[in-house]
Amino acid sequence: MADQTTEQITSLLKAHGIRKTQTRIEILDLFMRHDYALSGADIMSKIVMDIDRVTIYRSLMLFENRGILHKASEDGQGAKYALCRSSHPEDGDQHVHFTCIECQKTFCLEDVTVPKVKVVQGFLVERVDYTLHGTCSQCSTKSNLVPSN
Amino acid sequence: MADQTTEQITSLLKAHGIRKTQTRIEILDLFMRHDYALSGADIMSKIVMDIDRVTIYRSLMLFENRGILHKASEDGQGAKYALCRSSHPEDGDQHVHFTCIECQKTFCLEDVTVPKVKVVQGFLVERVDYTLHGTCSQCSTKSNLVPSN
DNA sequence: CTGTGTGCAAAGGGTTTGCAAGTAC
DNA sequence: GTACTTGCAAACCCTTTGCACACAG
Repeated sequence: MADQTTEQITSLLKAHGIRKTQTRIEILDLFMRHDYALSGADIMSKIVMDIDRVTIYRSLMLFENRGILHKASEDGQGAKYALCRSSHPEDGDQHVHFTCIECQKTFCLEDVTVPKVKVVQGFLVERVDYTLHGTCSQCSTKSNLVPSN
Repeated sequence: MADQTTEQITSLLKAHGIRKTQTRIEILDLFMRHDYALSGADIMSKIVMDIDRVTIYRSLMLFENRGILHKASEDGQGAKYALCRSSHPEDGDQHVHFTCIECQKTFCLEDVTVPKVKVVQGFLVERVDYTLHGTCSQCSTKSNLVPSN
């Protein structure tokens, strides 16, 4: 990976008070090189370095707790995480997610803010999940060109 | 259970072209007697009759496919289902869900319609999930009375 | 050196599959 | 009678825990 990326990750870890290890650098590098959310299984299959499953899950948990990653989706096949890119982490990355029913990828729609609903009497809202399900731009283009696909 | 309920379930099954069995009646009865979503595990623990886990999961899948139930939440602890009460089932029960972070129950806010967001260029939306996380009215009341709880 | 991080083995929880026996209609 | 249902055993997947060894700061 580019030296610049390594430096970026290094400062990211330092900023969040996390020790720098090769494992963590590799995992974060993977997230920076993808524009969609990754699950533990995704990381295992994509990562070059040989990292134990358990270590991956522990890293994901750590990154989530420290605000480096957030859960982008949590369907039956497992949780998928994405980088927190928001400049307002205290908002809890309240953007909309999109999960493609074809390629199964989940994307963060950073520019689309979750619309609020009127709070129900007596219910205290702390967090909102808004996920769109449909066909992503890449898959919808493909299916236009190849109808049988 | 009340005869009236049994009749109601019987016609529900018939309307959806599903064979009437004691198992299915018991499961649907359970859903009708609860105002929050139930998981496979919830059903196993609440049901009186001795039903195999596998049968429960198969029933849930069947009911979902036929539009009698819908997935109300799908966190790491498993999928929770709720009755489709919408008079417009073709809308896919596009109401907001609320999951309590204290009692873990998920409620369907039938009256709260999911607000739309502007569709992203090239992305085709088929379905929307909107889930609020917070404290339900019952739990928020309790914690007011018993601070240490 | 000391607190963390990692790998390995194992366990845990939810869900699905295959197959043979039982049942609704 | 025939197609659909159910139970049982087993398998799958994702995730977590316990523990001993290795390593960052």
